[in-house]
Amino acid sequence: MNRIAATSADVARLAKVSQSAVSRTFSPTSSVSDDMRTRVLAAASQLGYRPNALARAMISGRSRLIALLVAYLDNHFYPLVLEQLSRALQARDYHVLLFMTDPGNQDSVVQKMLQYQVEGIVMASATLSSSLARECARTGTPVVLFNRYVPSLPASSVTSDNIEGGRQVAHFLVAGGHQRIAFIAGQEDSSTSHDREAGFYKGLTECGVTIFARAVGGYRFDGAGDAIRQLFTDTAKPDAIFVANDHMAFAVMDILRGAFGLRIPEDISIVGYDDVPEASWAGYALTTVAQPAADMVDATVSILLEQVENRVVCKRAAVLPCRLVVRGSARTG
Amino acid sequence: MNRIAATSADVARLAKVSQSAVSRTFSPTSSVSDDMRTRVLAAASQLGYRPNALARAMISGRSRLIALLVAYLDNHFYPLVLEQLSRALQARDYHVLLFMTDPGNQDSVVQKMLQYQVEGIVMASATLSSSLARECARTGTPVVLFNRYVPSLPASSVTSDNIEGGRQVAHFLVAGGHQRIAFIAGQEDSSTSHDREAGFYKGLTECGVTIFARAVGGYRFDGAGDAIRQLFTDTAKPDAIFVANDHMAFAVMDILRGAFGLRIPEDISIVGYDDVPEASWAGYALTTVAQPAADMVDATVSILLEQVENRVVCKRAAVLPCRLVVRGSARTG
DNA sequence: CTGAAAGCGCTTACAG
DNA sequence: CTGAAAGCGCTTACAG
Repeated sequence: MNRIAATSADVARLAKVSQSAVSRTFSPTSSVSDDMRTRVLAAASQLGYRPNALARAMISGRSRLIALLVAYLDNHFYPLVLEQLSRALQARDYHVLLFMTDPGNQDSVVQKMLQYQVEGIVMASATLSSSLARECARTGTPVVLFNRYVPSLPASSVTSDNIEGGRQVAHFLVAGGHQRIAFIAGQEDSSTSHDREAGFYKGLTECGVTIFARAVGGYRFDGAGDAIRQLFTDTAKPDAIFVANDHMAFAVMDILRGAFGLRIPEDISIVGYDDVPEASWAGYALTTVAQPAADMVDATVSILLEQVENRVVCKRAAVLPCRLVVRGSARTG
Repeated sequence: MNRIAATSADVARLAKVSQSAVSRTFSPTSSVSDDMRTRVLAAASQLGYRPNALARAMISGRSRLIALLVAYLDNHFYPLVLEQLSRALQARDYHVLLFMTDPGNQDSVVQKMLQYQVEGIVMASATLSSSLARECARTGTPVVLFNRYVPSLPASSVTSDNIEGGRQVAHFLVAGGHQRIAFIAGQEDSSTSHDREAGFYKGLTECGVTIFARAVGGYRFDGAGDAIRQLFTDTAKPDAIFVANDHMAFAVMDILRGAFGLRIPEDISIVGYDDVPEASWAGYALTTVAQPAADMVDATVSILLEQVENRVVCKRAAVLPCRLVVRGSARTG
């Protein structure tokens, strides 16, 4: 057994054919005679030959690499999306180059992606600067923002209908007889939090109700704790809270029950957004707006690969319907 | 703005230097004069030049790509590991090629990795066949098994001390006055489940106690449900259960409280393994054995990169200490 | 169908 | 320090 990998030239030598013939045998778009194919395959398997994907990428200009940029994985919505996205891409013979980002190193990370000649970029919980977006556009690399959008940027996006989702929560809470309805926002600069809030207010207005209080949790566990404490310093307390995502809602429920000794939903109702697996756990039974993760993944893959394969980058936006899932964390009337 | 990326030859032409000089300017190991560097950098930035990592990998034989193979991401231990591992690798200028695997497609996935010339492989929740292990050894690609090991295979491994962890749970449960102690296993063919169980029995034996019952949950949520129902068909019920990981323990707690109307820990004690973030949620307050995830990631990175960088593959095994975290899901006496 | 040859964008001895 | 040249392992016109 030789330690060094066999090349197409090695196979050609053994099979007594040209190197081109070996290459053609392993290329779906080229054709070779049966006799040739048989000899090449025999030699290849004898040597344990495996085409070098990097060389193939160099010469063909197609790396079949897709970059996936993620900022954090502690919100369980993202690991699931990551898994589904990876599987979908793999199924189409693309491969995922994974990058974790911090607010600070976004630029260098995108440079790295581009150095590796990725054919497309999916950004999940990260933000895209306008200079980076322009850089990607310049190199003809399509990018799709997953679960967020930025109107001013040349990047496609896939989201659920956050405005409608927020609106439904408002109607649901008002129908449940709540009087003092509060909102805990996610990251103020994210379109998801913004849209959920806007839709929520819209729904409230439709019902002739005004928001009772508002705080910011930044989509973080700790931030949600701060937000809830802030909401409870006043003498008048909310009797319902719409929390901008499930991840924060769990923290809110723990604090409400623990530190404040409140019962959910008897004393206060909680509604989240996302419908991550934990939302259905008995300890939480969170009423929440379900994002259609699988459909969002499908849309992401098709928008991205359509542009990759036709070599045209254009801006597309998919907005998928969401659905209120009623469990036990909010009173229904 | 040209759509096509600039090459080192383009930069050389503009800067009126040789292509070699451009290459040297972007190579940390080569040296160029200050004057040269200045001119090259000016031309490069003017053209938006970015070295092609694929070409660099081809010629240097170093892709700086590490493959990460994962089977599932719904056990929250893995997303966190994935995040930390990616960050650690990125910090050392390596990049992660992510592969999701099914029990069935393991072989083709490893072939893909090798085609992309990865310099090392980390397998997280996946199993390694002996033929694949041999294939990797043959190509000189180091592989480290994360959170599992296979004695017969030429692959390094990083685990926590599962035997000692299981042993501590036994002593803890016996000290808590439990009489009928059961165990719910994970995947029967995994070393982690096997070791946790072996250590558990060892500890029980040290206390002069024998196991009361045993069932298999396969590390899956549904499997845990089946296991718990199986454990409760007999008239004699367990008063304590050691569940092979937290992920299953949550399902067990939900069913015990919901379907069986039991109080935890008053009626029955539950202990898990991993200490994922949800274990500390108030709704569960799971007593569990904490795996040192950060240390395991560090060990994985150093074992892997040492072999990558010295181009010698050898089998190493790191076993890191674990620690029982006592919360509220088990009686203490 | 087949082979010889060019070329993808780099790094790295080899001379100067 | 610098440049000309070879070469990494492939794909793909171009002739036959």
